[in-house]
Amino acid sequence: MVNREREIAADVLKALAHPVRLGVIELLESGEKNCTELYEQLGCSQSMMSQQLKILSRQGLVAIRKEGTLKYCSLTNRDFLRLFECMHTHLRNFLHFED
Amino acid sequence: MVNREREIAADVLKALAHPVRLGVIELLESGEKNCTELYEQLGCSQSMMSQQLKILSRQGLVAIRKEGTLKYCSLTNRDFLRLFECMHTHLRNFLHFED
DNA sequence: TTAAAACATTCTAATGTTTTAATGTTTAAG
DNA sequence: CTTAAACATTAAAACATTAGAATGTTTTAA
Repeated sequence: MVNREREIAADVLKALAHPVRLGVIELLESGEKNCTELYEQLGCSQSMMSQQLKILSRQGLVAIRKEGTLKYCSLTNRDFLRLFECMHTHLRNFLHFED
Repeated sequence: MVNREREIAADVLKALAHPVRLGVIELLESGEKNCTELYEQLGCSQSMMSQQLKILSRQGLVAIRKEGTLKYCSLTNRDFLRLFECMHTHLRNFLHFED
C-alpha cells in the first residue's frame, strides 16, 4: 500500500471503529433494515443513528435506499463481515476478553 | 456480538485506523523489525513511532521484544493482514480509488 | 390541510486524537 | 566515566469526535 492509500484505509477503519456503527454492520448481515429498526435494536437515539449511518455510507460501507418515508440500509461489501470473526478470536486470544 | 464486545472491538479498530499504524502492520508482515527500521521506512519521527507502537501493543496487535538498546516488534495476530486485501478491493470497488 | 411517523440537521459541551518539540532514560562501547 | 544510539515521556496546540437536545424536512394517510 502506498501512503495515500493508507490514509483512505484509515478513514474507512475509523468509520467502522464505533460500537453503534459496528452494530449496524452486524445487524445488516441478515439483510436490509430501516433506520428505525436499527436504532431500536441497538438502543440508541434516532439522531445518533442518522449521523452514524451518514458516516458509514460516506465510506461506502452501507448503501441507502429510500422508500416513502423509510430509509433502508444494506451492506455494500460483505467482506467486512469477516472482521467480526477476526475480532472475536482477537478479543479472546490476545486481549483475554471473556463474557 | 454483545455491546461490551463491540466497544472493545471499536478500540482495536481505532488502533488500526491511522496511516502510520497501518504501515507498521504492513511492514511487519515480512517479519520482526526494530523501531528505527520502522520509522525510517515510514518516514515519521522517532517519537511518533514510539507513541504509535504503544497504541498498537496496548491493543494486542504487535508484540515487543527488547534486545539491548533495540526494540523489536512483530505481529501477534496475522489475521489482520487480511484487512489489507479487503481494503484494497474496497477502495477500488466501492470508493473508486485508483493509483 | 393537518397530523404523525421517519428521518435529517444543527448546535454545543465534553472529551479524545494527532503532531511536534523538548527532554529523559537505558544500554553498550570505549 | 563519558558518549552515543535507541527508545520513552511529557506537554501543548490544533483539531476531530461524541452524544444529546432542539428543531427542521419529507412523506403518507386521513
